[in-house]
Amino acid sequence: MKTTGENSNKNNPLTRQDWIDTARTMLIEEGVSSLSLRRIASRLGATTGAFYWLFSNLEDMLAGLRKDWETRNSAAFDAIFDHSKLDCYEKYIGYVRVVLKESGYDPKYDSAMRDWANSNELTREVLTRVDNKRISQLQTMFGEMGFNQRAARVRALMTYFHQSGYYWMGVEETLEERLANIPYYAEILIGSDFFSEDMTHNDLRNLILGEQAEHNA
Amino acid sequence: MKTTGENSNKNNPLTRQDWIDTARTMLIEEGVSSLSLRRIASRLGATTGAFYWLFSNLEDMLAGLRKDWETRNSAAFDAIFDHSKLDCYEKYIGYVRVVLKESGYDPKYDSAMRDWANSNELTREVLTRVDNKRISQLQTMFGEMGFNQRAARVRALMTYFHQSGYYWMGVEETLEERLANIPYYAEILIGSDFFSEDMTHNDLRNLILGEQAEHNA
DNA sequence: ATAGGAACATAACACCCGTTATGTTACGAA
DNA sequence: TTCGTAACATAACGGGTGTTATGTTCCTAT
Repeated sequence: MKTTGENSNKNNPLTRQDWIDTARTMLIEEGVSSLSLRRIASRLGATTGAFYWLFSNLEDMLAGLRKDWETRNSAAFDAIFDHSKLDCYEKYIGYVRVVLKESGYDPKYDSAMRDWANSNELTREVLTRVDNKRISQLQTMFGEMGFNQRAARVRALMTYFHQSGYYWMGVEETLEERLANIPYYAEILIGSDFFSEDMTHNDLRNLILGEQAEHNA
Repeated sequence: MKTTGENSNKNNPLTRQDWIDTARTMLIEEGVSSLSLRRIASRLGATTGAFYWLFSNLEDMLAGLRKDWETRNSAAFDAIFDHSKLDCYEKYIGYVRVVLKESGYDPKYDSAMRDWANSNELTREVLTRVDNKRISQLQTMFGEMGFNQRAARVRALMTYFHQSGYYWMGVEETLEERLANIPYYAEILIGSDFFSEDMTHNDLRNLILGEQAEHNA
């Protein structure tokens, strides 16, 4: 029997977050079936023995991964809807910006969690809670636009399901295609006069993708 | 060693469809992780040896299961969009009827396939083909309503993503709630004058859930 | 210098998986 | 009655899984 323990770096030992970060990367890149202890350890260059020094069991780490998603992939939406003084129309623009730019929000992380939720009850609970929160945020926004409660909820559901379904179904559209569709979505959800008719494609592009007013609250 | 072979019913032997039916039931009820040969055999009261008499391997049966879904869960939509002489507005009513009544169409079967597609490339191909077909059917319908191509496609995407997302997310709404929302969805997708304002809830209920005009073409 | 513990590595356990080799039954044909 | 074969059942193989018992190294405190 030849045991070495050669990877024991006493100066910077592995942390729980190291494992969670690796698990997140593998979940996003290779799907829920990659969430195996041996495979994560292999990618980290560690062993299962090292794992059980930091975690009581696999579920212990998976709970950390769920919490990582809940905070990490909600921050961009919370910044717009909860921690800003934007009016309802600025919120809508901000929402489109986050979804299209995918900055501070990883739709693939969302999709992977949805996949995972189908085979794990605890993940499903977290996902449902986050989904309901985001839908509520959108419903409040549409309410501030003047829609009654039922109309605002219907619009919030359509907006959220559409965004999620987009990635979840893997619709193949170019960024330009998606930009060109934006006024059509706005016409359906808000009204025909949200984007003025003489707005050029470049104006729209700057409004959504431009760097101005990243956080103007 | 005690071997019996007691379940060999010579008069009505197991068929490939028996296995596929059981696999479908388990996929819908227990998720994609239940698609294991031993577990399906156990539920069927058979053994893995019996399985390999009918199938060359597990993938052989899973291919049959994918085809089962593609035909079974598309029939209701095809009857409305491809094999009828309904006008575009009757098609919309028919679509809402199918989605709400869940007759001849099992949304849970859809959701299970979507789950499965995340871990199986062949399933993903079938799913993408069916999704694109259904979206195309809806886009044609909105086109017949007078919307231009881009507007029709955006409406088709929103309609389809919303329907799918509904079951996929497990939104909890009563049937009465969903009925009450119908005019609001129609207002968004078609126009404010689709359902007349003096239409009662019971009129709407009869229109969607009534037995008249199940196939009036 | 030495003891002790932190931070691992190694190997084995029991369990599940798809697949296959082989054994067994029951029925129809001769 | 015998025999062949359809229609299974049984058991084993190799590989993957989470978990654990045990071995090993290196740093720090005394």
